[in-house]
Order: sequence, then C-alpha cells, then structure tokens
Amino acid sequence: MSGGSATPLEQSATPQVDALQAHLLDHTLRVLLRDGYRRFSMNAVAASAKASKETLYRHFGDKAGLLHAALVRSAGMIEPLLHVGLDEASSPIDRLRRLGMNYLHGCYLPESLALQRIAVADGADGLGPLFADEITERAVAVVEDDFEALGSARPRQDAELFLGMIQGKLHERIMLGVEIDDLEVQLARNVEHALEVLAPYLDSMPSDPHR
Amino acid sequence: MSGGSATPLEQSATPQVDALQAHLLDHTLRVLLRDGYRRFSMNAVAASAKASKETLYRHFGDKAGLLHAALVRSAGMIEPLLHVGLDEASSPIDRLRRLGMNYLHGCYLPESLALQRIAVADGADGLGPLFADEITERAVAVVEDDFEALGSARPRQDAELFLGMIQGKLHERIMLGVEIDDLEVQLARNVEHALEVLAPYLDSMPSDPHR
DNA sequence: CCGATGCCGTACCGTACGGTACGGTTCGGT
DNA sequence: ACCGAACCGTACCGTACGGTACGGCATCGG
Repeated sequence: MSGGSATPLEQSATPQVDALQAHLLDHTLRVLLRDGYRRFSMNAVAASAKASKETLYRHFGDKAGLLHAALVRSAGMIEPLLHVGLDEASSPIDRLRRLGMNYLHGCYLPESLALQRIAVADGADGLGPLFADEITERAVAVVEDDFEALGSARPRQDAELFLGMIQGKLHERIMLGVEIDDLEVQLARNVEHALEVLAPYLDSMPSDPHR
Repeated sequence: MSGGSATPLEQSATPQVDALQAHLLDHTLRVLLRDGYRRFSMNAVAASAKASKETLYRHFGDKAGLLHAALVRSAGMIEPLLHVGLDEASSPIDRLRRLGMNYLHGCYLPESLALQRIAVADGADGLGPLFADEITERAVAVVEDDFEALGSARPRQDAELFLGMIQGKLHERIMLGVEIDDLEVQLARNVEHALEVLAPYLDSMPSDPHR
C-alpha cells in the first residue's frame, strides 16, 4: 500500500507518519511472535507499541488491515535476503546452492513462520493468497530465472521442484511445531542432497552448469 | 486427556459408546470443513451433531481433546489410502508413482487440509506434533520402505526428498487457500516430473528399479 | 496566541465463545 | 417396576476480543 519506495499521489511523504506506522507494524510482528496467532489481539499490539487502539484503527482500518500491512512490510524485508552473496558464486550450481540456502534461511525466520501460520490459518480473509503472491511467488520467480539461465526447458516447474526438494518434509514439521535438532545442518544436507540428485538432470541442460 | 474414564482398552468393549463418539467426531470434521478453524466452536459441533455440549465434554474433556480425537480418527482413515493399488504396480518405479499419487490424493482431501490447518495454526496445544506423528510420519515411513527396497543408501532422506519433490510449491499454495486449476493434472505432472528427474539417481541404486 | 489535528489512556458496548449447571427425558440393567 | 446413567435442550457465567467513544495532552500552522 503506502510503501516507502513510492507514493505516487502526493509528494508530502510525511516521514513522521511513516515512522509511526513502521513502529506499529514492528510491534505487530513482535506480538505475533510472542503470543502466536491464536492469542494475537489488537489490545496486545496497542499495549506493546504503547499506542492507542484508536491509532491502530485510524492507520489500518481493522484487524485484517493491520495483518495485511504487516505481511506486506515483512515481505519487503525478507525478499532481499534471497540475493545475499549470489554474485560471489563460483558456478551456476554454486549459485543454486547459495540461493537454496538463502531461501531456507528466509523461510525459517521466526517472522516468516508466524506470518505463514496466520496466512494458512484461514484463507478466507484473503491473507493466504496475499502471502502466496508477496512471498512464495517472488521466491519462485528468482529461482525460475536461475533455471532459465541454466537452459531448463521448464524453468518454472524446475524451480518449484527444486524448492520442494530442499524443503522436503522439514518445512511441514517446522510448521507443525515439531522441535528440530541441528536445523542448520539439516538445511545444508537437504540442499546438498538435492543438488547431488539433480546433477545428472542439470548436466542434460544446454548450458553446462559446471561452466 | 481424551476419552476420560470410559476409554476402552479393548476396542470391542462398548460398541454403543464408540458409535456415539464416532458420530460426534464425524460432525466435528464436518463443522471444521464447513466453518474453517477460526469459526470452529463447540456450540457448532453440538448443534450439528444434535448433541448436548455436556456430552461433548463428557466424552472428550475439552476442546483440545475433541480435536485431538478427531485428528487421530482421521489419521486412521487416511493412512490406508496410501496402499491402494500398490500391489498391482508393474515395477518399483510404477509402485513409486502410485504411492506418490496416493499420497498427494490423501494430502489434499478436504479433511486432511482442515486438520493440517488447525495443527499448524498453533503448535502450543500439542496438535501440531501429533499431526506430525500420526500422519506425516506414517507416510514417510511407507515411502521409506520403498526406497529401502530399491537399495537406497539413505532411504529416509530419499523418501523425504521424493515427497518434497512431488508436492513442490503446490502444497504451500493449497494451504494458503490459493485456487488451483486442474489439480489432478498438476499432481500427475509433479509426480512424473519427479520420477523423470529421479531416474538416473534410482538407476544408480543396487537394485535396478526397472525390474 | 489560538484553533485544529493527532495521539494517548481508559472506559465502554456488543458479541462470541468455552465451560458448567440443571431440569426433564429416554433407556438399559436388575 | 424401579433406579441410575446417559442424554438433550437451554440457560447461564466469566472472559476475551473487536471496535468505538470521549476527555485530556501535545504539537503545529496561522
């Protein structure tokens, strides 16, 4: 909505207001993380942010609006993490490896999990599709570009396949609240295993992934 | 916990009580499907089942107990679907194909989705881990056996990889409430694509998958 | 210096839900 | 025939939440 990057209608950016909104959304996330979705309430957000409920409603309309804004804001903050260190990759496969790890790291950020939980909890209020558009879709698009550069005949399908591979059942378990040991190790193992299994398939693509 | 004092140690002890419980759990599922998790209430279940709330509480203790019982019951009904038509497979790979399709079909049953939603919504009440144990774990175990028979060196990892592959991002989208066109076609395509990509890896296993 | 705007704090309203209580009824066992 | 268990229907209680209203304080433009 009123993103900091571009406000097309008015030039009066009023950084004060934006700062307050950012503050409110910050605490929205914090409360979501602390209390979980089921115990999340406008009262708790107002208290945490030391703001009045009236202010929350003035800025975001209603509860759904607040969550909507929080999701969009978070999406904007998570997405750049995907690209970290990508240009230092030593080969297309190494690039894929880094991209995969970045994706998983972003995926299992506490904020991401909290947001995905509320998005999943009930698609009726439109938060679910929004999450799919703002977060899932963007990640797939990035990976898709990589597969296209590799010469894949079905970059989109391959991207989704790859992301599914590196997530495996881990994603489901984490979403279900199962305690995971050595998460970092498992993530790396999943990515390596996926790349290993994928190697012959990648080799069959026009552009040799080993440069 | 669920069942309370009347929990039958031998399942054939009190068919009457079991029939009522089954009826109540049936309507629990129905209401869950109709109203979604957020609007799910004990009142609604009682009304739908034409039962008194007192009865619900007598049999299941509290809301969590009711959902717990409903999940366990459903798990028992979903799991057998995994094995349908498996012994008619023409080859280990065909067996894997059937298993994959069965899994996806079970996964995207409305009941499964509703249950997974409530299990994901908040792991605090222990429903999440229960789902992981009762449903996810069982499916992985079955696929794991298949990979072991194929001669996989890491059957567990391979099973999780395979399931992740055939789910791809589809699972996430469905959970997020995105409308899916031609679900059946996409499921089949995911499975075929996974088998195709996996073929060289399977060929490398001691037991030749092509019989 | 003054009015307006935005905000805080608190109180408030309506509703919905989890869980309990109770009177009346059905039904199986003795 | 009788008793008690289980059940239904309804009413009830406490609480929590979404959303609104209002009095008081700060800040800012004129």
